[in-house]
Amino acid sequence: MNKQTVRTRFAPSPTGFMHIGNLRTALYEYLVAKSQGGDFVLRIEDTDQQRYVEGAVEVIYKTLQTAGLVHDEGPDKPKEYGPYVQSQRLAMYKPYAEQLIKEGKAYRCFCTKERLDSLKEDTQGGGYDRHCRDLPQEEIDRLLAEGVPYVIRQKMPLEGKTTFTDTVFGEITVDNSELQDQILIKTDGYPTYNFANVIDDHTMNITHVVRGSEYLSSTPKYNLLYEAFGWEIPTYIHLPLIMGKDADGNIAKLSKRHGSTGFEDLVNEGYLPQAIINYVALLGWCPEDNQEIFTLDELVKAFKISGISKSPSIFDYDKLEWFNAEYIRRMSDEEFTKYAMPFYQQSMKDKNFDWSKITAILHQRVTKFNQIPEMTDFFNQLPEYDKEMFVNKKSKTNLDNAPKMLQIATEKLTALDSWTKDTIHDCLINLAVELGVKNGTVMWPVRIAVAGKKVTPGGAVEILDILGREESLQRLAKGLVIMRNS
RNA sequence: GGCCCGGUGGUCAAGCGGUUAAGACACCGCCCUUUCACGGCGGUAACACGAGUUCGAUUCUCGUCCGGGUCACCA
Repeated sequence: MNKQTVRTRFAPSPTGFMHIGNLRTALYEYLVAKSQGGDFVLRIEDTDQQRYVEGAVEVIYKTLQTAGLVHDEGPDKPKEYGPYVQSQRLAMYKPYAEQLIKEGKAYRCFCTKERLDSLKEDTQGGGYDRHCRDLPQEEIDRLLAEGVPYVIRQKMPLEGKTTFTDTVFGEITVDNSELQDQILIKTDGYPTYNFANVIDDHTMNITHVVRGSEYLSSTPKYNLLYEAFGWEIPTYIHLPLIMGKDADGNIAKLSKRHGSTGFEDLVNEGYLPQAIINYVALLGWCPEDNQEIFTLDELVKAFKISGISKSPSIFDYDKLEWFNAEYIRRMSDEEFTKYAMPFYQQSMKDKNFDWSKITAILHQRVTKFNQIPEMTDFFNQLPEYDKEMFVNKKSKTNLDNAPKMLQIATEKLTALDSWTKDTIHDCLINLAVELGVKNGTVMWPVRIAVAGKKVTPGGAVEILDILGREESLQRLAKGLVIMRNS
């Protein structure tokens, strides 16, 4: 008995946009396959010509690549199950549908769009009335001869129930009377998504169908198709949905309106791909030991289908940001600088600071790279600020002592021979000792004067060092002016 | 509306009939400290409700309520 290799597939439509929910599905498909030594297949589902978007397939490749979800087969890595793009497989679908017609399991439907539309209004959601299901053969021949366009529909059983087992949701039963005679082939000769999906999954030997739970209620229709062909039904793994909140706090399936952005958008915002993957892996799945930080390889090792949960989960940006921060902190300073550089350029492009010094004060403080411009803007240019900013209770500074501190600190700093972090530090600390005040009483006014804002990455010493002697002394002098005026 | 699925703190989420009901994020407090952050310590906060089954239910069953999904010649 040689066990069949597990094969999963990711089958996105090329819309030019990788939704985070789709990415999570891809991740689980990857994990299901890889945790069992199987193959992960990429298939492009582009049967809807209306939606074709230029370059969309490249977006899919790129996303998979940056996410680390390497596929074993796909349009760019063809193996024996190709082609991997549905539009290139078009010829193969219709014969299957015609086979079903021959066997009396499907039929041609000549109904017009108008008739179907009016049906919807009349019967209040009753659906298609199976008007063409039992058309006499002469009638069919006549319509065919006239060239009347038609679709091919599957004959659903009129009574009975269909039951299937989902690996995570368990046994699910549906009354066949709920099922419509679904369209297999459209007027244009293209297969519908549902039909192409079944044909492709079977002919590509997919063993585990992993998808969002929104497909749960259409799964019986798929199974009836497998049965009509006499094919083996794949193992189903339906995933709990990822939900999002809209502006009013309403919860619904994650979408543009409900809290979502695409993978690309998140990356551009400063989230690291690995952090996104890590976070999303834990949305609907839990490892046995509750570990939280995972590399992709660790996920593959720890992944168990039994750890998938049934209840939907809300996409939480706070938690994502925490993961992101964890990943950022674990980087080397060099790596951090590499990621941060575009943002450094954005806020400090005119300056030529020692970036390693900027990184030194930023690395432990940044949780998302796009915070950098706002955090470092004062380096580029001293902001306008009010003298009240010199007042700080905890540092024991007020409008009376702050000017004095600034004055004397300026004098001491001016007298410094060399301008380094250490010399600045010693100078200021010694001053505090000399004056018999706490460090903060000296540091606060100095920092405010050189930064012009209350909250800064790093302290007075680091900022002085980065700014350099000349700029620092200018800003200190300006601080004194601000306090004396107004 | 019919059908399907779900329901443990604000969020993610352990738990498989007996637990002081884990942990993480967020939040709050304290410590560290030159602001903020990091780090350390501590805290607030949950089994939707009602019936069964059982010696015993967060765990099993049913009902109610709430939430979501789905009902296309879209994928």
